[in-house]
Amino acid sequence: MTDLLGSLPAHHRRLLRDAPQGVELASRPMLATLSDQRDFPGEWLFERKLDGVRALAVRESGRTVLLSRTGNRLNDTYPEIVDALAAQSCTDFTVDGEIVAFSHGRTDFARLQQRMGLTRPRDVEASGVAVTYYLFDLLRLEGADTTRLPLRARKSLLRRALTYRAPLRMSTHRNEGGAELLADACARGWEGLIAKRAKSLYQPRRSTDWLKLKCSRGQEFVVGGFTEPGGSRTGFGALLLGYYEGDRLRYAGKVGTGFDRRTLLALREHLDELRVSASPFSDRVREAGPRWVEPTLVAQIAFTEWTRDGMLRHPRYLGLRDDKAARDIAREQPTA
DNA sequence: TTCCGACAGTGGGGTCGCAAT
DNA sequence: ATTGCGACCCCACTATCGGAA
Repeated sequence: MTDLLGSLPAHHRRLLRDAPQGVELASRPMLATLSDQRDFPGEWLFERKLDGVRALAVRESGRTVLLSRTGNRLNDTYPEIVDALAAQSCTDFTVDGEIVAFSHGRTDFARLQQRMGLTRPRDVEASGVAVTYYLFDLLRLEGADTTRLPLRARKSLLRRALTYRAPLRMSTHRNEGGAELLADACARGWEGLIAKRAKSLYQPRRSTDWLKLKCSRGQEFVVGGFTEPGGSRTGFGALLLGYYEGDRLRYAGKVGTGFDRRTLLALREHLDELRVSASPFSDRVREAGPRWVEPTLVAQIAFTEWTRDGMLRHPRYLGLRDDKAARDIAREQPTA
């Protein structure tokens, strides 16, 4: 086998350290920071943001372990990925990537979820959900800790260290494009992009060297109720949201984040003035102890997508709008 | 001094597995 | 058969604190 580390230029070889034994090195993956930045001075790489499950894979001393973001062992859930890594001619590495499921050519988190909790071989097989492990980083190779190498050097080693055949793929990237790439990604219906500083080191924590650029959707919703706060929370727990479909107020889920303490208290006062006894929604709202209000408030909500059941995924509150009549709030169709 | 990163806490949708109804 | 709950995944956001800059 070719000596990949030996092929490194001297100034990169000096950055290598002996890797510790065991999986300690892989205890935590590097995480990206959500950002609105659209201008990228200096050297950046842009990768597709994949909507799946983060996983680190460690192969050493004849064993291969697949680990979730929180350190849970995923070997029994994705055995074909473990097998593919265990069959590589390179026998000593730690890699980072994302496990995804496709449907109709797009990554589909809901589909992956049908397999996520399964650990019994017959259940895994019966699920019929095929997965792909997209690799995008290298933490360790042939006994050396590679995390201090710049990103481009790590990616270069990663490409040459493994053979990429289903279910393994190497995540591709572009070297420039920034805002235009993001616009293109959103037009394709992707979740967004990850921008990475080309010379950054691998740090096992959330870092601004990796930026999460999201294709966010948003629209106004009618507030039809709320839930009581729990724990140390003040004001209320979440707002119950809806939109009009003809004369019916359809339920679209709850939003419980995006408020500071002052907003929670002020909104609660407002909501109490609008209290009514019956639900304004035409759908059944499965919610313990819901409070109903006259559906007149309109809130601006950002979210990532509609779920199969017509609920908002990853909703967050942006503010109230008084320039729109509640009765005019309908579900906006995504523009193709 | 200000700023940044880490942590805890609150909230969301969804899936699975299991226990209670 | 249905329901509720916790454990996981994905996540956004606020508040706080201690150390770095």
